[in-house]
Amino acid sequence: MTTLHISEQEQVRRQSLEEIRKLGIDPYPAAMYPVNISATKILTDFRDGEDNFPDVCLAGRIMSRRIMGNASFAELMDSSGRIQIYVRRDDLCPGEDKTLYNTLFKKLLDIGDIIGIRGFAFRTQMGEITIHVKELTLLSKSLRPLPVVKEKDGVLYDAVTDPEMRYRQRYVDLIINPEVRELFRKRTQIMRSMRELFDSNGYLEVETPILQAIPGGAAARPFITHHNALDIPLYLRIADELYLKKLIVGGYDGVYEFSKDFRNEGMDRTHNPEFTVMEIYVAYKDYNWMMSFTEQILEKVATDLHGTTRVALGDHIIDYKPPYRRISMTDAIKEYAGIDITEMSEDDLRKECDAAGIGHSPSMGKGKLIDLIFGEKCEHHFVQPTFIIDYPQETSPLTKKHRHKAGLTERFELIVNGKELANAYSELNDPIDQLERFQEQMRLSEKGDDEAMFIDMDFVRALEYGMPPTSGMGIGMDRLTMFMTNQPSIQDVLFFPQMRPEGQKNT
RNA sequence: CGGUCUGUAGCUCAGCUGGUAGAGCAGCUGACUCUUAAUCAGCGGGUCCAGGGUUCGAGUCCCUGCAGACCGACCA
Repeated sequence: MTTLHISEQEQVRRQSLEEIRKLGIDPYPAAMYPVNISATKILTDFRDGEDNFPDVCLAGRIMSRRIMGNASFAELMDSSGRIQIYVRRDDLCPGEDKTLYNTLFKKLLDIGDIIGIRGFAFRTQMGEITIHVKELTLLSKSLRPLPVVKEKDGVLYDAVTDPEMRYRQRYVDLIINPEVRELFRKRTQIMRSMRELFDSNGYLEVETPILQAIPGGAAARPFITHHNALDIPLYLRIADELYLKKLIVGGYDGVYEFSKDFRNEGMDRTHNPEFTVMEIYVAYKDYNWMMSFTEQILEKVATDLHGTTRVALGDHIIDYKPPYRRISMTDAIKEYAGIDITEMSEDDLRKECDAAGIGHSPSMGKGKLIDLIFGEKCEHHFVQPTFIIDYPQETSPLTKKHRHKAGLTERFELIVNGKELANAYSELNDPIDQLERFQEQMRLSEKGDDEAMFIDMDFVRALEYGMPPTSGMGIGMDRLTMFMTNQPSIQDVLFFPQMRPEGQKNT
């Protein structure tokens, strides 16, 4: 027997497949099927007492069957939703030969099969809008049993909630959990809203290299790969920033990119090794303008998605209606950590960290220590959208020095629900200053900071030709999607989150 | 990396202080031409995650491993 890898139910389906072929029916026909309407369209537009939808043709997956002898009900699910169908033997098979109903429909079809139907809409005695089937076509035979989720009065029975199954076999998750399909529509809608805004401002959507010889633009550990023909190591990008600014040098007023970035670091509820970022750079602007623009983006995204700026997130309602609070990092630390860092030396900051029980290492400079205190003591207090502005120079090597405040840079991060959502600056465009900042990063690297930035001499060369004053901003799209759709983990907003490879168990 | 929990039929889950497995759904056979968690009668289905150990005997106890979830650490 072939029971080794194939369950009883799978064997039955394979037998059915053969019998379908013996009946002269192709279980995987090539011809297109002339669908002319969706399930949801019928359900919303059906009017009682009118002869509407007298001839509809739709296709989808059989999700349940209720066979009663010579007439049956089933549920058909297309991409829009589910609709009940009514299959009566003598209507499906008007002649003597009842094979199509008795054998094909009742015996050889299963939950999960994809069929096409032609018929008319009516309302049953129980009050449900239903398609009375006159013609039925098998479009694709399913060989694996689908988890059957039942529902009554809004209560789900046997719902599949096992995250491993849902992430590894996302296709099954999408089939049986319609809200998951809806969630990913929202993800796409969020990106569409942003594109609309950027395009209406005349900014250009561009693509820049994923394989980079120097992984620049951020502080992170990269993935490394190798190019055979060139025989050189290449890195998967950790950010788009330097390439996009080179395009501003090239003369575009505004460029943006939705990009996959890759960081070879930990994985958890909020981090996936590959993730999506939107970065935008606009010439002749500064970070003050970018704050207003960021407000505009989020207001539009929330409104397009929910019809309001108020969005539920966990126990909170986040209101994306501008303006958002703006507070300097120094003031934030003063207010929430009770520490005045303005006159402090590196040693003073270390003592404050010790006093507050914050772990730190000798390789950390002043800026990193300040960042640490903020992250530990302040960040989580900012639930409603808040701009934290004016970061230490040391941790912002691509940012213009603050026009008034010594030692600080014109940078902001947008904090929502205690987490960073966006990061932006007035871009450093002084090539000599930029080179010095890169060299400072080198010194940090030698001190043991393994995520200090590499020097990108081509970027310095580009700046030497002259880059207009520019402001740039990046938004973590996965995190934004989590915030806008009230999802607690990044795996839920990625179709295929990174998982450990499966063993040999399921093939 | 550390702590807690989990892994049993296609799916959701029971299985007590050790005695070689059970329910619902799904499947199969039959009945039923407006059902809707359809119903009724009957039937089959298991590498109890893997490997080792204790024991006369392990789904159950012990060890190791694998996979997952949650919490922490690290990490933006």
